[in-house]
Amino acid sequence: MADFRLDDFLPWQLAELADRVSRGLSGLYRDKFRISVAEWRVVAHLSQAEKVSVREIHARVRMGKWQVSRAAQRLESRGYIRKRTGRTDRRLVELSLTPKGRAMVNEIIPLALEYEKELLARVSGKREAKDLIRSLLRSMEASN
Amino acid sequence: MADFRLDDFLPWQLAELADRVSRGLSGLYRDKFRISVAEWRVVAHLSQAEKVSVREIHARVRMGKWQVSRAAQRLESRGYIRKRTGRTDRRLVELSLTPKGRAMVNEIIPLALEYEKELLARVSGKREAKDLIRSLLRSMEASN
DNA sequence: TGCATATCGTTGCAATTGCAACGAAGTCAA
DNA sequence: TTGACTTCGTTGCAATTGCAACGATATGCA
Repeated sequence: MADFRLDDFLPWQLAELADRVSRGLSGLYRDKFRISVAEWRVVAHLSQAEKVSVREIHARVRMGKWQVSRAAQRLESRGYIRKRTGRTDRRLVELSLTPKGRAMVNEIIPLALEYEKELLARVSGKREAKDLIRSLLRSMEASN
Repeated sequence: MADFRLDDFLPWQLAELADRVSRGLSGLYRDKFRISVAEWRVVAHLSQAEKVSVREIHARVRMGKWQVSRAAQRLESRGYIRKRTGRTDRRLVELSLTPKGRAMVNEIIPLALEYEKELLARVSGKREAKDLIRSLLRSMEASN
């Protein structure tokens, strides 16, 4: 009995690690741009494609629809993104970066990539590390 | 520009993985015992030692003091733990499992260990996996 | 065409969370 | 012993979050 150490338990370690990494990363853009993690994820995803619907971000980034919606509201009010009703399907809301938003993303992304690089530099076998995480993540896909 | 895929970005992958693992794990005890993740962490830590103060859990498990405090309240009201004022230092609150709480922990822990085992079975190199996570976690310790 | 059903995004509301402030208790030095 | 300072745990309150329901739009079948 009681041969259980929480701090040696993988689920706890993962939660703790993810939390610290997330906080560390958000420190890179929080002060300067005053955006939250949810907002960062939205603009980061927007950097990949021109026009993206709320629905697509919800599906891809696994954020709640309402979370995307509210993040988009704040981002629009700050002038980082633009919201427009879809042309073919008028239920959709197309999100796209404004020049200001594009500038912000272009500033944050190098910092984010550098952060990831430093993170991986702390462990031996960087490629194995990313592969491992990806592998674990994939194996959890079913449990949606 | 825009050569950035959020779903290939390690911090996001970690956050996503941790979230899924946490949800999967909590499914093991949520329905049966109606306890939250925070409450599970408290009783799990209590399983290691007889009497533990709120302060110690706060420091070890990295939960906010108030979070521990509220979790302890709920756990006590359900009869899983007992709260008593410290003898030498009367500011401290000593938490300890009741027999009912002990029984619950003894039921959950094997399930939790099995869950961890299945998780690791999904990747090659189980030991390397745990070592990698631990290594990353340790390297983040400074950024408290 | 018309009606039932599904989907998209938003919002109201309740539950949860985090912070800061608080009272209680302890420590230390004058 | 007293008084300033620290630490512990709790709580009030505001911000955030998640869910469910909603209006608007689209789709599919009779």
